[in-house]
Amino acid sequence: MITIKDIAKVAGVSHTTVSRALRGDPRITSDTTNRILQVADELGYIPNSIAQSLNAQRTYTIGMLVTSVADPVVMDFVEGAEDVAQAQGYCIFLSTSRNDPVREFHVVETFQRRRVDGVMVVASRSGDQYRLALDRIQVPLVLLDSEEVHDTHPAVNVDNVGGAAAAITHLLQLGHRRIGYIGATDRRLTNQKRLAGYTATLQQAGIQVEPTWVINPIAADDIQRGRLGLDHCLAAGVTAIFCYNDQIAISVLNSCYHKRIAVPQQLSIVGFDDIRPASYVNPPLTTVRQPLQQMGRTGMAMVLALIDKTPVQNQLLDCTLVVRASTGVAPGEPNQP
Amino acid sequence: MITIKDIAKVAGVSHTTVSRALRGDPRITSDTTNRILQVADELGYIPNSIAQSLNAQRTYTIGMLVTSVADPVVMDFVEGAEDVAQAQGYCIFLSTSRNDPVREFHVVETFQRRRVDGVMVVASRSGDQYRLALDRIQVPLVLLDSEEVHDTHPAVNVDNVGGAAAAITHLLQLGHRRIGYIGATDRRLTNQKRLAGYTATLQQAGIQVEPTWVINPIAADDIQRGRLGLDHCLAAGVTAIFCYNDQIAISVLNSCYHKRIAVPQQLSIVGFDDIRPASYVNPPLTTVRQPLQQMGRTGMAMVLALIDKTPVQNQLLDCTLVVRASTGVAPGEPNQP
DNA sequence: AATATCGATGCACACGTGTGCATAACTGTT
DNA sequence: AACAGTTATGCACACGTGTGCATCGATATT
Repeated sequence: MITIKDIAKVAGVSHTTVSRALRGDPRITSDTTNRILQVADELGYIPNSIAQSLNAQRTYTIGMLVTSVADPVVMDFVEGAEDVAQAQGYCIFLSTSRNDPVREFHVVETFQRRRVDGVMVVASRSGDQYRLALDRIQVPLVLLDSEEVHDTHPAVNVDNVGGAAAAITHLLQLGHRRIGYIGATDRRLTNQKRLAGYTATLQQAGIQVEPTWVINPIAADDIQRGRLGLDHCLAAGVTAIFCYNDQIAISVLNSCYHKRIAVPQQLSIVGFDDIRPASYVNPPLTTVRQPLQQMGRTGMAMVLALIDKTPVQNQLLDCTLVVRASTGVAPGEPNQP
Repeated sequence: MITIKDIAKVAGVSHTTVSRALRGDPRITSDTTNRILQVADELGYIPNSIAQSLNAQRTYTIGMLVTSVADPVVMDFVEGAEDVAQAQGYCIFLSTSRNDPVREFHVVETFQRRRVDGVMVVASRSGDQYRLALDRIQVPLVLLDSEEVHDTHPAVNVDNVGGAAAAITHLLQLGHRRIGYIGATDRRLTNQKRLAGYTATLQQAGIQVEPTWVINPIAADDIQRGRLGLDHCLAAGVTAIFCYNDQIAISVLNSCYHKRIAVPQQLSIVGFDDIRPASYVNPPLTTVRQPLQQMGRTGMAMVLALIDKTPVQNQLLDCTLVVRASTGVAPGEPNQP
């Protein structure tokens, strides 16, 4: 590997002069600078960022900790975040935790060793013991779509309560009065908020939520949750179901297909997230869209701002309801909502 | 930040001794070692990987260049690759190119500056001008699911010809004789291979492919390709369609829904990839499964092997046909295939 | 002509860690 | 007691880059 010392030797100057010439220091004659640039080019010089980092105490690197890349929500976060980072000359270390607290701890440790300039934690579901590790971190850290247990780090979240309210309002307008909710237990706080939006909106409309309408299935994955949840809701006699996320909603949709339940004629279904597949299942899913890439961009912008000592505020982004074909007027209602 | 010199000062030894103690050098008394370890712990010492990298001329970092993270195929590659890398103590730099040659060039340059130990290029569709940049790279580089223009780097690919053959064989067994192919122009070589498998298998069965059965729609995305392709194939009077990938197949599926074409009763559809949504569209898609995560793991294992000077061979992984509900007996055939 | 001024470049150190070789102290032998 | 042999530790340099300060030469000024 060519170093500035090699260039210096060839150009007959000191490595100091080479360093300055390469950075365009006006103290070096343009003659000398041009000669050095030419030599550098001929030798195929590639600056060593490692050495620069060591010297500058700055790596232009961001650590990004995700539970899994193979998650349609996470991948949009990453895409947005990487976009902003790359544009500002930063690289991102991507590491997965698979929801294993030990592994999360280990990744955070690695990020610190590698002296990242900042960290972004995505969709963490970890408990308190791990959060303590995050609190000790010595660089800017932003939480993205994570459970804010201690509220000790800047965070980007969506308005889960408002999103749920929009979904329920839509169903109410279609004439539904018995509406179910299928939750997920692995995202406790987020689940609570969406449930809260659901409950509050129904109560505002003068409808008392019956306990049987709500279920948080104990299951390994969203496919299971959808199946169990649908059975439960059907038994409770609802005409519409609001699901914690799109994966569950899609599972419900498929179960309906096999049970020969017509969607939306017999049952309306609403999801949350607006992941890509939501638009091409059959029927296309009505859902609450999170601005996923936008969240990634915002989160990364916050990290970069913090690195530059610019203060930031917690962000609560709005969701928008996307009406597709999985919702319709309630059975027995006049056709026009 | 605490350094080994700080520890040395507190423990009353030289930084050399601290360095050795931390690495468990037997030359240091266990008494001294223990004392140093304790001091390090009390001070909250975190080793500086940057300095270690500079000294050792090794970063334990892999650069991963992808077109986009928000691609269901790519994200599984990344997941598999990251898994292997993390287990071996490597971190990965993830960068996107968005199919922009300039950006790809820039990312490769950045990887070199940062002195990554190896590079993995995923699903590259770049032309020759960029490939030249790759050829100049000075570290191990493995191509994953990329077009092998020059065959100058080790590569991991799937048996596209065999996969296509499996799909067509399946359709032939179901009694189909007029089978269409909808291709994609943005992956020229891969497209050629799948088309070759399609053509060869039909010819082996004594069927001459009519030119109207095959179409490579000129379109911006796979949704468009599916729509255009379906119209073309219907006009050609086929009873089954083999699609370049699942995204196109799903688009075809949706178009069929809107055109009230019954799948698989009137038209059978086969995709390629087996991305996650393939299993929960309606009807679930028959497709050729690529071992995506496995490919990511294999590719990363190859990179790591090359770093350790272990020679590797190109890998051609097998696909498996996954029969779901989007394929059925050809119209007019007896029910039992 | 001596001095002040300015411009171009180099010396030496810093960043944090690892290592070959030297040094110091200590033990055992004759 | 002097020497060889062993053991524990430190010195000094390397990795590649950046920078404060010193130096050197040339030009301008009095």
